[in-house]
Amino acid sequence: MPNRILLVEDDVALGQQVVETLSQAGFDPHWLRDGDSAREVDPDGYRLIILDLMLPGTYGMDLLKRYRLKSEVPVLILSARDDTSDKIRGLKLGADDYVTKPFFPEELLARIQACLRRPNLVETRNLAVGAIQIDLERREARTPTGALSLTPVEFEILALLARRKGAAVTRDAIVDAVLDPANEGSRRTLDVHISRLRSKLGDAAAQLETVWGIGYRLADTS
Amino acid sequence: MPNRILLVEDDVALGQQVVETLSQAGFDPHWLRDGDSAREVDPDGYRLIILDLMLPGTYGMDLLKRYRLKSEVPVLILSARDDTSDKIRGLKLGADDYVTKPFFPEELLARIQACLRRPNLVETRNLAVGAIQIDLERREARTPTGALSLTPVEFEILALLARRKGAAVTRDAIVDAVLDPANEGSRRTLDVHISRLRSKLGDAAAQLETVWGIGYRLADTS
DNA sequence: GACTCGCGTTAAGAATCGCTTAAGGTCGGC
DNA sequence: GCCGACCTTAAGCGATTCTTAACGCGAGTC
Repeated sequence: MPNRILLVEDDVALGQQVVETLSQAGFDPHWLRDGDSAREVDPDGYRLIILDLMLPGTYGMDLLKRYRLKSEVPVLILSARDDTSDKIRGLKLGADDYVTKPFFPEELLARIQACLRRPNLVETRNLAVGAIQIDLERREARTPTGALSLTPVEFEILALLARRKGAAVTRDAIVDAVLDPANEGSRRTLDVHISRLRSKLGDAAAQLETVWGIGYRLADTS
Repeated sequence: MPNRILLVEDDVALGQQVVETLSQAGFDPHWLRDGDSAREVDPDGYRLIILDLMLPGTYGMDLLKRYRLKSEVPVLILSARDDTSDKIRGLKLGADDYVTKPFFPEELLARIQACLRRPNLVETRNLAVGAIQIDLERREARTPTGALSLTPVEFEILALLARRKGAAVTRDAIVDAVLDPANEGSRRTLDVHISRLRSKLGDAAAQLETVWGIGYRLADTS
């Protein structure tokens, strides 16, 4: 759906206002009021995400980090006027722009347009790394041998590594993005998922390299 | 480590004011009034750099990029109040914070303290020193011969030396940065790591020079 | 030149890390 | 309530890496 925009905002008045602004401008806003439901969302389902950093708790930053690990969708953050430290952390975590509250609707729309004009928004639906192909929309991964029947977690891990093609991804980063971060206890679970993922990958398993002491990397050599 | 702070600011009145503020706070400010002299400076000689983006020409961004390539010293940028595009570009180029003009001295000091307290968040992705190339994202080091299979500690040592390309780095500094600081016992462990690193570097081992009585240096002879 | 001190190298043990397998445990569908 | 798919936990094992210790060399000092 081309013009879907996700809005994560707990303030009801502000949320309504933004939703209205977006609708009038021809967008299709989806409004979530709390961080928990926003957590479960697949960011790739939207063209842009508007995120209020001032959610209860540390949800804002957490969500931003999460979205960035999983996807390349542009994220625009809302923050209080004087909270520069949050702006900075936000931008460094990969937000594409920020708007300080309060703001005029026109300003928000202008920023949105600017974000959407960015060049690299093409084709995040499909990822190809070496002999591995991933269709995010169909949630399907393939090798030359055929389609793989992956579990949800396995698919997420593979997709995460594929998005960062060639980069070494920390075990912690994978755990944070894919598994339940609250479960601080055993990080050994990831081992098991990786192991099973490898066995399902067959010949392509060689691409899933271990970076000793760090994490894993999906090599781009076919 | 002394409290030297570099200030790059062409406005005389503002510069004087900042110098005074810094001095009173116990810092040792060095004030340069133009971009050309700031170009020649070794950023690693300072604990922090304050950079006015509004220098004549595009000097501001240029200097920022330059410093970032050479060093990891935190950079704090000064900018006009409403120039958000510059802020964003600056932050993405690796600045650690920004302060909008005009500002109160207390605000500047607070930001400085925050910068000094916070571990550096941004890193350049690639380092090249002579025949040695380091890809921090892939966590991989290469020589013309091919990729090196380094252990985590070896990689960290090499990356550390590469970031300070050409500079002699103290043994203590390396040990503190790379090895377990709690392990007060034997600093001889570093010898072993260096030794193995050299053997893995092959021909490029000549670049890893010993600075007798001090530490090591990664020479930039290419 | 003899001495001290810092450094290079090697080998072996200790510690850490990751892979695998097997056995619960949870959840939703039927 | 049962079954199956899936995630988690636990433990054993192998592999890799870090540290320690010992010996030898070379640089600086007297």
